[in-house]
Amino acid sequence: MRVRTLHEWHLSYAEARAVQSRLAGEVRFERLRKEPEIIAGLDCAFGDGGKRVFAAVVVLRRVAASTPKALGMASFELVETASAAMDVTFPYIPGLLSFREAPVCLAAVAKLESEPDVFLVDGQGIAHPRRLGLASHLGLFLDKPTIGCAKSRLIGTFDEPGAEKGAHSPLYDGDEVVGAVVRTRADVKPLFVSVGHRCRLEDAIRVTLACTTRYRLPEPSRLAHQAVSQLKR
DNA sequence: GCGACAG
DNA sequence: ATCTTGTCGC
Repeated sequence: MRVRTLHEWHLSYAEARAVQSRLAGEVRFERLRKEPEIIAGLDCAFGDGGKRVFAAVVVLRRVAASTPKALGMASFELVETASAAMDVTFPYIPGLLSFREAPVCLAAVAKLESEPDVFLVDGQGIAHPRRLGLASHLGLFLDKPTIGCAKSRLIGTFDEPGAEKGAHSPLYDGDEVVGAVVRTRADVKPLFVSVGHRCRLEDAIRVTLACTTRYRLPEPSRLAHQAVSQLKR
């Protein structure tokens, strides 16, 4: 898949923050054209004592449930998988995750032959101090719809959503709704979902839940996590 | 100065 | 994120 290059990655922390503020204005909030059929999950992992970064992208196709027990539940078939590895060149700094993980993620996505309708990213979308978390940043480079599905909170306040699967509550940064706290599995810690690029919060929440089966993470994300985990070994 | 802080 | 297997519980 084609990937754009909007700027250099080797920047000072101040320059990195300036780039985020500038690019945040490029994020587009638009209704998803059609229900996503080809969905990708992206995740990173570290190895060699934290000197190497790995990324894996798993592409799935949503298919109609067939078996009786699967009725009404999401079913997927594997389309393809791609991965990449690089030397770590940036430390982990809350708010600057993109400069540490985006390069490898883009390298992995560039190897895809398919063109996913949407990407589920392990990190925040606009639920970020400068409104440009990893999912949003990647969305701009990919020029594709992206959704941020983070396992924990970076910024924002919220009321605990109901304990049932599907329950969700808004994530606020002051008066602004920057995302949603979504219960993807009953009685389990919720996910922090936010718009990455080219979609709306309602789309992000719906797609995330539509891709979730019996686990906390949506299938594309869960499989990408498994794929990248075995890479570092 | 203190506390918070995606992966 | 990472160091790490089995184990308790639904």
